[in-house]
Amino acid sequence: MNKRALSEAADKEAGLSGTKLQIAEAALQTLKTKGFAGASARAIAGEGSFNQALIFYHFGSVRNLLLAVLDLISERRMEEYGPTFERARTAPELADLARTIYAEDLERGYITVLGEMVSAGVTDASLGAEVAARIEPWIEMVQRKVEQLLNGTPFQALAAPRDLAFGLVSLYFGIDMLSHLQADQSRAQSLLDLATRLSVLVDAVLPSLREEMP
Amino acid sequence: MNKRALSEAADKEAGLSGTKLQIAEAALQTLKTKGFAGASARAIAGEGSFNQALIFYHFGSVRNLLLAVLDLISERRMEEYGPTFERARTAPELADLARTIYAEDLERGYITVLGEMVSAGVTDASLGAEVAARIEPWIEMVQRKVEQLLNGTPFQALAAPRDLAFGLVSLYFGIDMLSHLQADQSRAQSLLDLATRLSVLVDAVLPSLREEMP
DNA sequence: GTCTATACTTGGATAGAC
DNA sequence: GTCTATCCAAGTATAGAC
Repeated sequence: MNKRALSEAADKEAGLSGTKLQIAEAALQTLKTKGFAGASARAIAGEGSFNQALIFYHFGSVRNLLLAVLDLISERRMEEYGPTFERARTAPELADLARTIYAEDLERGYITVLGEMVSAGVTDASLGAEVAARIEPWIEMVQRKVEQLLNGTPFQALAAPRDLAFGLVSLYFGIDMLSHLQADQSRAQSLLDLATRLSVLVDAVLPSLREEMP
Repeated sequence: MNKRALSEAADKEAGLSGTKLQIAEAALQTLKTKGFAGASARAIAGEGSFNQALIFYHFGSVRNLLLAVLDLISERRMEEYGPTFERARTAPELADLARTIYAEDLERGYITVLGEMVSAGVTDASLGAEVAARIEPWIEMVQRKVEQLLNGTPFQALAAPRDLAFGLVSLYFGIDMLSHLQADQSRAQSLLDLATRLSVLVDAVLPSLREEMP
């Protein structure tokens, strides 16, 4: 493998490289600053200073491009958060991680884009299914962690991990959405603080519950 | 007051009557069946079999009309759920009520419309503020109930009622949104079942916690 | 692969007759 | 207040030159 091939491989994200990646980055940026409603082919092309027609040449449609952006940030998030998440074992660690993830999502605009695409999926049914499929891996990831955490506790019988995971992801998007609407991030921060306090409680209680089991 | 005036008063909802109400109903229906993205002036006029121009004569813009619809269902929900909600005193009563409300919201399409408008508010910043203002009363209503419920328990110090209320409403919308995306209501039902089971637990624990307080 | 030019569509909104 | 006709803007998408 020569030098060029190496650098190309390094640049590949979600199967995108070169112009396609450049277009996707411009779309991501537009989604961040102008929202889904403002992410037209013209706006995206303006943002990236390339020709509008390129979008259709490379992605077929604006819709496909925006879904590709969703794949792109999904991959980036999975790479960045996945390993740490899998490693976390206690409730306080997870609460802490939630705070980090929320902060990074916010800073990089990932959460904006995720929220925009999920919202757009609600208002447009045909998009909805595509977006849902891309959210699914995240629910499953949370589910695995919930299973691990509740394993051997009485909560195992009380709540199906899949339901809890769905609820937690729903909560994440719900908070993002309402914070976004009210243009106020302070409420989300308060809730993350609350999660930290609760996680300490959970951490103190869970082990004793595990011991009580046969 | 004559008979006509009485019937007019009875028909007034959110300040709408006659043609305006008719237009709003058509808009509501369109929002339910075609989503926000499909709720164009032409689509709404087609749904209600009236002239497109009437929308602009009576509401000034499609946007205003859709916000009027949000006011309309907000008022209807407040009338239908408000009294029962205010009366509820225990966690199981509230869990039960949540189930009823979710089911009714679903059946009447209120939840669809709410979700559509909130989602639209996310993708369109200028709409967002208006939608946020219309969600606010619901958060406050939940907040008052949370205050009442936690009054005299150690949780009072742990979590601000306002935060909890914001979290609960976020959860409601988040669940609605993801259920909507996946076109699967079963997960929402499971979570309502879980809420019922948890409420029994809370109900058993809260009184003893209250007694422990000085 | 990229650019220019343009066809086509949809939707918001208004003017003016009735 | 309601209808017809129409304007205008914005957006998707394509054809064809380079």
